[in-house]
Amino acid sequence: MSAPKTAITPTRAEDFPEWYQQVIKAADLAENSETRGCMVIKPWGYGIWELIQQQLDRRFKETGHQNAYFPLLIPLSYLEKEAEHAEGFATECAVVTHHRLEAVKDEETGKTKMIPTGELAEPYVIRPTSETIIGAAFSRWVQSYRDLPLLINQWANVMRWEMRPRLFLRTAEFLWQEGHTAHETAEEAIAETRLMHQVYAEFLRDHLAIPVIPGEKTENERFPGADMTLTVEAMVQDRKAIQAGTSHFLGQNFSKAQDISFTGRDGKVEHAFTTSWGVSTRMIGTLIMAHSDDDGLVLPPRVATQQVVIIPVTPKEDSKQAVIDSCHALAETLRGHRFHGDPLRVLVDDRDLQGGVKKWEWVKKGTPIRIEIGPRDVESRKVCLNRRDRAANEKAFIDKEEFIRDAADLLQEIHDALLEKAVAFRDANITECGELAAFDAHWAQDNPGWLLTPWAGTPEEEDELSKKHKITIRCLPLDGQDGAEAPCLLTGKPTQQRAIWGRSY
RNA sequence: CGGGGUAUGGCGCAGUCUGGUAGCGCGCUUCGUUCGGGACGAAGAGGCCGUGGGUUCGAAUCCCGCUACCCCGACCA
Repeated sequence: MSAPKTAITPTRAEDFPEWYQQVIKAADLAENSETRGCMVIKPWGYGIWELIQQQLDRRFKETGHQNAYFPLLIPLSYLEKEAEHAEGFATECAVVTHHRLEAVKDEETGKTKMIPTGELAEPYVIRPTSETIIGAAFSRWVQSYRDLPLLINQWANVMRWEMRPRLFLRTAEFLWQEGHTAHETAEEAIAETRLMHQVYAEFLRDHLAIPVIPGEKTENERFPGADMTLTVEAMVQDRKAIQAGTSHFLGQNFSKAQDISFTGRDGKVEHAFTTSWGVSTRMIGTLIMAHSDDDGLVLPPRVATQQVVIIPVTPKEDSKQAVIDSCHALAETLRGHRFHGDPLRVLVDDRDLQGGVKKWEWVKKGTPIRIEIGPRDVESRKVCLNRRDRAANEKAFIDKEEFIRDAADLLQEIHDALLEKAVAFRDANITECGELAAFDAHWAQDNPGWLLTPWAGTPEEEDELSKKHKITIRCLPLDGQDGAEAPCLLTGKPTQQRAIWGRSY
């Protein structure tokens, strides 16, 4: 049987959503579980999350935040405190109503059934987000302006009973981090909101090689209960948008609802200004769709569980051990080198499998660098180098010492190449548009890119356009809100404001 | 929550209309050949056919209930 032209079928061009699923399967990242809408994240996928966690967490600490942990279950009454917020999440809450099970034996079948008993006086909601329960803690912790700012982050799982789950992009349970902060003044809280927004944009660019458009959400698209929502919007290869991270300025909405108050410098009692910000395992879905190709996953080096995989080529029994020893020696040497402060992650795949099988497995798993070493290479002190950002059959024989010296630079080169490619793709697919006719026509295409338009419409007018074309304003990009006045796409009113429209996940 | 579909060895499916107690491909195990490479041959392991009930001498197959999952919409990180 001849091998298929591409490791993944269908290709991106043939059927993008199905390709996405197949990439996940081929790379062994995750699978659907028996539990509705929930996924099992397998080691190769969870490894990406662990690296994202480590690297983001470092940035959070550097910017003055501390980690803490709050309960999974939120008293129902907490969610009722902020009306807009409650309404926003009402339709997707899982509710815990009982606290014990009773074993009941069926006389006929002899089987034991577990019946929920012990109904709770007040049900709990499994957190869809933790503003309310963290706010309750903040109200106890904050007494004086001296207690501020309070800068807390939580790594946790949350649950939103989504109707249409998709691995990583939208699952009923997902992993994320949620930052929650309280400040003395609106200015400080807004500065915090902007700072974390920037941290996200930089993280996506410098760690995941994903360029984003930072911007603000319109009122329609804001987080329930927020005064301002900032977003980083990424474009993936079918030209859809993904909100890769958000940062919210909550004003005093939550502090008033939950009485997060303090005595100020002037002796007066005031309500704090709060923020919240988060990124989730959705970022892994974004990463997959941003970089992967028809041969499978392509991992940005900084979040690759293994950055270099060394495959011994052992055609002859008598030289086999020498080749394997040489591979392990190389791995050990490489581990002594660093990439962005961390030791290189190197694996020798000495499993007793055919070489071709191994090669394709690592291609599909997206390892940035594959090294093959055979008896001839051991003798000539060379290695066969394969880069995941290049064609699967493109190989280069280079001097081993040279490779050792340059390995970290090579990883950076791969990162830069991925980023550059993603930037070029994004820029080629954002079009400026000032004419309503052209705007309307644009969305009739397959996989339309984004449109950048002058915009001064009302929320209702925005809603109308959104529904008509199944699009949303992804953001009002931070860059370009102070440009020349131009007539609004819809109303013709002169405006400096620009909006980016697109289809989204 | 509305519309549709599916449930059979680890995975993907056939068999269901026309009842007779399971079959194919991939994967897995072993042996052999091959191999700077996603190869091939042979042998083998693995399923009371989602679940509860009914009809029948006999049910994966027919009837009724339940559950789960998938797809298409409306809702969303």
